Amino acid sequence: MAFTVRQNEILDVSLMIISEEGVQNFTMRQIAGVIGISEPAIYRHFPNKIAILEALLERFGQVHRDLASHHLKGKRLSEIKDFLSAILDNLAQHPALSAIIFSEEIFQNEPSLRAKVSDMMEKTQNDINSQLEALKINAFLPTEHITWMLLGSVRFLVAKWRLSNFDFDLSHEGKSFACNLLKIVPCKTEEGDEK
Amino acid sequence: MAFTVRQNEILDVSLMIISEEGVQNFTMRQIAGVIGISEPAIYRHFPNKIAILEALLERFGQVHRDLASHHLKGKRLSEIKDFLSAILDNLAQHPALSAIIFSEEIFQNEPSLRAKVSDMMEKTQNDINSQLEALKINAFLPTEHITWMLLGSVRFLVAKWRLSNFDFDLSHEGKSFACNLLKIVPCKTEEGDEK
Amino acid sequence: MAFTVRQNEILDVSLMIISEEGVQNFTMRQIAGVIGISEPAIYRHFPNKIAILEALLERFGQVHRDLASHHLKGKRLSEIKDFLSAILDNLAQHPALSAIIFSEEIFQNEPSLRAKVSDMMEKTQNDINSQLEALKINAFLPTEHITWMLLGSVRFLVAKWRLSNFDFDLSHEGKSFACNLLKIVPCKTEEGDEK
Amino acid sequence: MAFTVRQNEILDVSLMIISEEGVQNFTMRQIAGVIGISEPAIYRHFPNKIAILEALLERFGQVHRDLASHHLKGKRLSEIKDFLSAILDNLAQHPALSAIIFSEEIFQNEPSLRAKVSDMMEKTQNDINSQLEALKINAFLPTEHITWMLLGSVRFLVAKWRLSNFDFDLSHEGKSFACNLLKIVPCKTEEGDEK
DNA sequence: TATGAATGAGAGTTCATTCAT
DNA sequence: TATGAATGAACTCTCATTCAT
Repeated sequence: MAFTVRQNEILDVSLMIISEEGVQNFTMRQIAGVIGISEPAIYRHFPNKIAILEALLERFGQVHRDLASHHLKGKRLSEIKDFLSAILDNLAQHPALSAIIFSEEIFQNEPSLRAKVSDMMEKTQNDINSQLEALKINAFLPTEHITWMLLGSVRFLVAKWRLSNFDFDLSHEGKSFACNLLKIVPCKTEEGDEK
Repeated sequence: MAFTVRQNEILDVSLMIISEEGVQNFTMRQIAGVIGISEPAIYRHFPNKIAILEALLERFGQVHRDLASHHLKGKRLSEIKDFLSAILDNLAQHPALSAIIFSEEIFQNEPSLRAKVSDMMEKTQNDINSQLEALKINAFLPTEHITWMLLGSVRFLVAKWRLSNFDFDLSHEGKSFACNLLKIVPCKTEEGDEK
Repeated sequence: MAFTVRQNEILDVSLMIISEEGVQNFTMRQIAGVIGISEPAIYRHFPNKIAILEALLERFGQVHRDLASHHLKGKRLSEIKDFLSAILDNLAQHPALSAIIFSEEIFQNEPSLRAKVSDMMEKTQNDINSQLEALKINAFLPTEHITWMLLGSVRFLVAKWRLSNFDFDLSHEGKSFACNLLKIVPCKTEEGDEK
Repeated sequence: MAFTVRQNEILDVSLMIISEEGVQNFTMRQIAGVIGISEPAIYRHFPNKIAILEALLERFGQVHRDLASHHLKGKRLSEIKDFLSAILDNLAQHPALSAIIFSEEIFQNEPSLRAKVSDMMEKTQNDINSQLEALKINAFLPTEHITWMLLGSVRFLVAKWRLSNFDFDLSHEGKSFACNLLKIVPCKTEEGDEK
């Protein structure tokens, strides 16, 4: 939970490697080389390679949970927009993190990682879903469909950003996109939202 | 373009392996083992491993192109719904294919593959975008945002399906989802669509 | 002994490959590729790879024998000079052959090839040695030493030529070199030579 | 430059293998087998196979440079004889080294190795050439021709020795040969030499 | 005479991990 | 806390050769 300085260093470097070279090139040798220690030294800080990935997901999940609890108060539709914008802001500041947001596919084959990833994804869906339910805005389609639409859209934007080698302003583009997405969310009544 | 029987067999097996064990475990040894030939035998049919992945993308891209040209005639909004449904139907029938739809991230580090994947993604976006433009439906947000929303949503559904071990009916769920998505697409006038 | 058209074609191509890419890259695949036939087809003309190399040495040895019997009549010292010049002329016209002149080292580990190579080398030495003996010119050093000096010098020149990527005129340079070499051959009396 | 104990062990074994089995059979497996370690272990000491060959040439080149600087003082013709004798003595004591002296041909296709070999060869030629020039002995033929003759002769003797399976006394035979070679070097005046 | 398909053996190399120090 | 040395397993890929057609 609380990582040591060296552990955080290892996690940072790992993230960078995954982001820049892909999971396929994320090796103990790479980590050791970038940090400037020997490979066995890493095993003093993490029991094995999977533990590093787990910790990476753990740390990333914490950020997500913090953003959710900070933005989603359940009072306004616009809070979702702010939440999504905040997520994109965070990614824009730490592009390496965007390698993780697609971790479902990447880590799919390691059961322990897969569980962690599933939990994170579920959690975020539930957060947004609850907010939408609380606002009673789902007029003629299941609330979940709106949630999927919102999260899927954001993820798609991030995917495009990565494929483009981060060459557009994710934060700016994301804000406009999130805003427009929320506009097309069908509302029974908008009394919950700012008018 | 036109693959031999053995080539198609190799591609099918490759797809299955990637789908079930992930790209990380997609090895020549696996392919050979499943087919029941020796590893070197594979090299009679494909010059190397990357060529297999390229062929896989090629074959997948062809299906996508066919679906697009079959459904997107540019006359109705509902054609997009049918196109998305068709894509999901196809995936439901060949679950292994869903491993490929996320290949942007997976193959990101092999330049030749990356290019192929980018092209495919771009192509699909353009197809949908053109259709939307033709229908002049973008009222108060860029057409692209709608395109991203549609594709992102569908991809998200597929991601969920994969994470759930394919344990819901993607075809059925997808039809309902696509239908609802199209309903919230903001239209200036709907004369182009069925009334 | 008498090679078919296809066999000679295979030998020519083999020589070219060895010369241009080295023995390490001299493979059945290469031969087949250059000629434009399949690999198994080669086995219709030679029982195996070593047989090709043996034939190569055989063909090369024949040329040497012919040059020797044509030039070395045993009457004059200058005949040796002409013989050496002729060898270098032949190499200058068929640079690929120069890959073979060093075959002692290259083929050393295949006993059957090694024997063939030893024989060839011995034969040439004997030819020159006999000629020198016949002329009774070895004043104060063993005739063999002169022979070694002559052959070693010529081989060294060829080695230099190969290392320089054939960028000097071996024929011209060789003639001058051979001429100078013969001048320093110590002669008791020179009555056997042109005066 | 300064090799570890293990590195030197690997180099010694490599030399032995090349000498006994030829470069074609010089494999990582062979090295590992002879030393009694695993193949991957070798990679802790050399980054790859080529690096081993480079180190081999490096070590060999150093010996040559040392011999040259020790013997060639530029004062006497006999110093060249002593230099050549010393080279042959060294080879006689380490027969495996003789595999390297012909490496021009063997390593010709690996550019980095080829460069190293060319340099070595050039260096030795220059050393002898300078010495000859200093002694002003080239009466009626280019100094280079004498140099080529000397080096070519020595190389030829070594080649013969190898082909004969080292079954004559290279050191003894070489001394006599070198002595005779120097005798036939044409001198304008011999004041520079021992009288 | 030629080929397509296949293979056993083996190449160089990388990986996560262990262990004595 | 760190390292140097090592390893078993696995990787992609190449080789000469065989065999049914």
